[in-house]
This record gives sequence, structure tokens and C-alpha cells, in this order.
Amino acid sequence: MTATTSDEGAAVPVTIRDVARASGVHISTVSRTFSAPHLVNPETRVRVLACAEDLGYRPNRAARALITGRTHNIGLIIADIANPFFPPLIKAAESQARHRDYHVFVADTNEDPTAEEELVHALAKQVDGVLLCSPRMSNSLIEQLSREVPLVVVNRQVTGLPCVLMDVGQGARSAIEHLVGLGHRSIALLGGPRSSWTNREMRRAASAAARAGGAELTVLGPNAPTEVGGSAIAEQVRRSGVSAVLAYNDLMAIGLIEGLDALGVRVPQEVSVVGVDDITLSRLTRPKLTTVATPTGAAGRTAVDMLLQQDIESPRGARGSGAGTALGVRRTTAQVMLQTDLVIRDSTGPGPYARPARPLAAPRGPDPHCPAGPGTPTTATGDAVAS
Amino acid sequence: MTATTSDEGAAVPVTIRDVARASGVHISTVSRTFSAPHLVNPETRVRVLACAEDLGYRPNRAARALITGRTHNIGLIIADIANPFFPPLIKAAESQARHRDYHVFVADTNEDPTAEEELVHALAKQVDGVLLCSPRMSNSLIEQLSREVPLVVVNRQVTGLPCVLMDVGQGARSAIEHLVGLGHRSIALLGGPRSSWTNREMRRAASAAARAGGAELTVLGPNAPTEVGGSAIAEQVRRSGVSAVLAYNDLMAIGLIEGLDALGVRVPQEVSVVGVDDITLSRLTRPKLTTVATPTGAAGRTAVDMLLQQDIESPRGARGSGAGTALGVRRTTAQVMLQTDLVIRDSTGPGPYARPARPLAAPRGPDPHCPAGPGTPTTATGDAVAS
DNA sequence: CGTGGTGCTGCAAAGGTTTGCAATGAAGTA
DNA sequence: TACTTCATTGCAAACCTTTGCAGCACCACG
Repeated sequence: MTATTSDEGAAVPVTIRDVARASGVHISTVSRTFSAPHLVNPETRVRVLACAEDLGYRPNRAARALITGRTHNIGLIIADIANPFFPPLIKAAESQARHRDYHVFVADTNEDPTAEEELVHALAKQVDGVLLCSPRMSNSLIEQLSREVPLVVVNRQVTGLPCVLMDVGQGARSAIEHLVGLGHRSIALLGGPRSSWTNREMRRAASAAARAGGAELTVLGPNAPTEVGGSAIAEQVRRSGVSAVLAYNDLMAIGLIEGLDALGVRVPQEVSVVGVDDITLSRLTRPKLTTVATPTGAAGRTAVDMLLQQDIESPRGARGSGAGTALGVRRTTAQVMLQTDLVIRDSTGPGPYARPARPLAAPRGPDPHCPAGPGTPTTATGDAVAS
Repeated sequence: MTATTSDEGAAVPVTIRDVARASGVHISTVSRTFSAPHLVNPETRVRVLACAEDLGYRPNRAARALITGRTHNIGLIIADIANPFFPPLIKAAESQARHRDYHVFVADTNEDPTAEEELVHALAKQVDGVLLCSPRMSNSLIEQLSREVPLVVVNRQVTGLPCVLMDVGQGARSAIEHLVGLGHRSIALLGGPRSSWTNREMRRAASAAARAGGAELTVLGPNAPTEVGGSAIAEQVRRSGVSAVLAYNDLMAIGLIEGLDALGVRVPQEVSVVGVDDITLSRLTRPKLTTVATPTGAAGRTAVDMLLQQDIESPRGARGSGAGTALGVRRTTAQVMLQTDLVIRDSTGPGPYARPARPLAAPRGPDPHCPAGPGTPTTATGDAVAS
């Protein structure tokens, strides 16, 4: 029974009916053997299982989904897989989903809002829910799509929808305070895509922090959130005369450093640079990048949890063929904010107003040197998700 | 008709039946309106389309697949999304599939053979075929799985299955010749995973090239194909006394450079390093990496083409409920080999036996400086795929 | 011996779509 | 006028599975 798999090169798909015939029971019994084993006689069960194993039977998930309304699949829509920010999130989501007996299908949109919409439609009937990561489409469109399939949004705040956010505001504040503490008084913020929620949050928080620290903040952008976007603006950064830069993400920061290097501007001696995301790459460039670590893994896990939570209550395509369920009630509006952390490496150094006595160090925050546990939710995850 | 989408927040799925009722025709007519428009009266057609648009009808792909046997989805199984080698491949495959009206679902296996197998099973009934990229499972298992769902293998040679390969053999040869030309006579090859086809090919070709060039080749490994794998072996590289290294991939090469740097060994002054893949990262590290560019985009496109080619001939789950189709005949055994190119940057320099007169340059090959068109198939793609 | 309960199994409908076949009607041809 | 052809549409089976309901046999209890 264990490895009796007969090697009959069966390209012909074997169905539940074949198993039923082979084991001399009705198809419903076979079905129950898999989906409700406690309802079938142990003897019958082993016989059916043996036959199934022997024939190489595998339940057709699509057919099952047609009637149960649950596919046990999750869709994961990503703006750009090539951005190293996402893989950790994807992996975390996949692992979390696997534990819950779900599979994850990833789709890349190439930063194209149209592709995003189309993909949601394509996925709608083949998954139980969709995780929308850093979406580029409008809030209203997202809301509209959320009526077609359960949605959880990551890195974007959409009222009425479950969202997983990272506290980039706090991150930007820490970064600015770090720079101010190093003696920088003229700082540039390299903006990302215009439609990015993260972008707005960073700008808001950075402005406030700069004001509080007596520094001047120049906003440059919007820019493409890539190395190219960063290197392209190097010249402008130099002309602006700032002594420090906070970039929208690590990719831009790295590109900027490249660009400045090409212009003969040295980092961190002449200009300090801070990124956001703490992608693995940021540890490998020279100088190693000072950056705001975002809890991408935790975000992936949390998003999956929220989606499944939301799903469980509403088995779509329920048997009762009527508008019996009150509409709009099942919305889970929980929004989770995850904590970020400043990681200080080699791309930041003393600025023009540095106090010479004090050695360079983090200006505030407990133990800023890459603390072990980023990702602890600020607004209690438990509460929010449970609601 | 264009934007009459009534905003009735319909969470209740609208089916073909609703459209039929609304437009006063039979469901089969509605079905034909979408899947065979030429069979329905133009007037009826516009009426049905209008109703469908109005109700926000979207065909249920799962249900359609149940009867047609074709989902218009492609599965893409990747060993490790976090490896920057893959995103370009994924994007190319997606774009190619989109042109053919197919969607791509990506799944990451975390380099785990078991996960690979499970994913193929999970995907089997939900996609029309699967692209297996750099698989870690055994050839026999792959063959077995290929009876369950059409498969195309990338970066691995499996007899009897369609494969897309990159000519890393040629790449390794070019790299070794480059190093020999620079005056290196003692070279190390940093091996990758043991089960990797690429690994074997490189080793074979590198040995031959070294012998031909009068150099000695030391093989170190196997190693994990990551930065960590590279940096971990730095000490051993130094002890081995070689003046040049060819690494299994760029990630390892970059890790090695890091590791050597930590040991105080300078690249390329003391040791030259060559990678493979030409990931974007290789342009951003310092020194910029000399590497063998692999045509990942072309590989993704070709793989999709081959899969679809193979698919078209065999509409799985055909109507005729018998073993009518001759089994084993439809196998497309085409194997495509894509060309690679050496890209010379800053991580390689003159070795102990360099002839001082000659300035450092590429030893052979036409115009080795990043020619525009890597990815042209060696064995004519057209023929192979068409077979 | 009758009644009720329990454990197991079969029956058939349902889910949303496609598609071969037949029916209809109209137009064209002899 | 009668016959063929064609375009359009309806009918119903089929795809593979799940699940409420009913039937059956068996046991225990009164």
C-alpha cells in the first residue's frame, strides 16, 4: 500500500469514479473518505484509500472548489518581484499559508495598475482571497474589487479594508533624528512613486522630525523606486548642497550612492545616505547602508492571517441560494501597524555641525544596533486581527 | 454600455444564468457569445454583452476549465525567489504568457525538493502546464510528475522532456580563457549545489579549458548558491593559494569578495573573481563583477513557448471518454540551448604570469564588452520548438 | 416483539460552464 | 412548389466533486 504505485503511465486523469468502481463503493463514499473520514467505516476507508493510492488518484481541486466555494489558494499580487523588498514577504506568506493548508500563487504586475486589476479578476474565482502588496491603483478601484474577492492590502491604507502597514513614519523620524544627531542640518528626502502611501507617510514624518530638530528638509521627487531612480537624481542632490539624504527605499539609496560616486562625491564623508527596507543587498554594498528595517516577514504572515480570518466567516458561494447574508456586515476593518527599526551601518557619518567631542552614535532609541526583534506590532496584532 | 456598471455592491456572484435571464436567451447562447461569438447573431450578441456588462458578469474560469480541460494558467515553480537570478525570468515568462492570453502563477519552493513535488501536485489541475526552474528533485521524479501535467524544465537536462538550457559550459570556458589570458595559472572553481546540472556542466567545461590553457583547476565545494556560501569559503580560497576564482553564480562571487575583503585579501589585485548570471547586483558592488551573462529573459520566453506549443496539441480531459489518444506520442522532446556571454568588469585583473606589454583585455571572442544581444539560441530555437 | 437510535452507505441534486445535436425559420435553388 | 442549405438558437449531457436526505441493517432497551 505504501509504494505500490503501479507504473502505468496514466496520462488519463483518474477520477473519484474510478476509485469508486475499483473499491466497489459509491462515489459519495469515496468523497467522504477524503473530506469526512469519520463518517465512513474504517474497513471501507482503508480499502478505498488503498485503491486511490493504487490508481494514483488526486482530488480535482477545481471541481471541489466549484461546489464548496473554497479553493484553498491565496493570490499574492506584487508590484515588482525584482525589488528585493518583496521576496522575504512572499516567503513568509507562503510558509504561513502552508501551515494553514493553503497554497500561494504569486503574480507580478510590473508596477502597472491595469495589470493589477486584470490579475485580481483572473484570480478572483481561483483563490479564496487576494493579498495586494503596494498596489498602484486607486483606492476606489481597490474598494470596488474587494467586493469581488476578499482582499487584504499591504503597504497602503484603504478605509473599510483590512490593511497591514509598516510604521515608516516612525522609521523616517528615527532616520532624521539620527542624521540631526550626527550634525546634519540640511537634509534631502528622495521621494518615491506619487501614489505610494509609504511615500506620503515618510514625507509627513520626516518634515515634522526635521522641523523639531532644527534642520531644513528638501523634498526631491517623485522618483522611480529603483537604483536607476536613485542614480538619476545624484546630480540634483549634489547641486542642492545638502549633507544628508533619506531615500524612499534601499534600491534608490544604493543607486544614489553609485551616482554620487560617479560624480566624485564620497559617501559618507561628504554626504550621508539612509535607505529604507534593509534588503539583504544593503549589507553587501560598500559602504554598507544605514537603513530603516521594515518587518517584511511579519507583514506577510500577518496579511495571510487576516485574510484567512476574514475568509473563514464567509464561505463564498454558500449553498443557500439567496441574498440571505446581510451584506456589508462581514467586513473586517482591522488595520495592523508594524514597527520599524533604524539599522546604522557605514553610509552615515558626521555632518557639518557635528560636536567633535562626542563619538558618532545613535542619537536615541534603545539599542539601535539591529535589535533582534523587529516586527512586533505596535497596535496589538492580537486585538486587531481578532476583531 | 461603456460605464453603466451599476454600483449594486453585489457580493453575490453573477452567473451565466443571470445574464441569460436578463437578456432573454438560453444560457448556451450567452456561453457562445463569449467563447464562439461568430456563432451568434450580432444583434443578440450586443444585447447579451450589454446585459453581461451591466450585471458585471465574469466567466468562472474554474468551471470553464472543468469542462474544457484548459485553465489558461501556467504554473512557474522556482527554487528561490530571493535569488535575483529569477525575477527577470519570471517577468519574461509572464509577459510572454500574457501575449498568449495566459496567466502565470509563481510558487517558491525554498530549495526544498519535497515542496517542489507537492506544488506540482497542487498546481496540476489548476494550470495547463508547469515550468520547473532549476529543480532540486531527482530526474526520475520529474519524469513521473510529467505524466500528471505537461512540464518544461529550465536549467536541467531531463531526457524525454522539453528543456531550456543555458550554455554555461561555453560561459565557463570563456571565463577560464579570460583568466588564463590575464596571466592566471592557478584557478579555483567554486561549485554550487550537487544536484545542479549547471554545476556539472561548468565543472566539465572549466576543467577542459584550464587543461587547454595550461592552468591548474581546483574544485572547491559543493556550496550553497548564496552570498553566505561564498563568504564561508573565503578562508579556504586564500589557503589554496589560487590567483583567480570562477564561482557558481554571482551571489557566491559577491559573498566571496566580501569574505576575502574581511580577510584582507584584495580583489582583483590579489585574487580575480568571476561570477555567473550577471544579476543587476553585479553592477552595483565594488568592485563591479566580471561575470558570465545568462539569457534569463530569453529562457523564460522560450520555456513558455515550448509549453504552450506542447499544450495545444493535447487538450487534456478531452471529450471522448476513452484512451483514444495514443499515449507517449505527444512528447515534445525539444531541447533548446541558449547562448551565454562573458561580461568583463572590475573584479578580474592581471595574474602572476601576465605579459606586461599587453594591456588587460579580453583574450578571445568578438567584442566581449557586453554585446547587445545575448540570448540568441545556439541550436536554432525555431526548429527545435517547432518539432 | 416493537421502538428508537446509531452507524454506514447510496441516491441525486447542485455548482457554472461548454458543446454535440436537433429544431426552427428563412433564404436560395431547381 | 418542393427541396436543400444556412444561420441561429435551444436542449441536455457532461466535467468532478460535495452534501442533505433517505434507506438499511443492526443493536439495545423496554
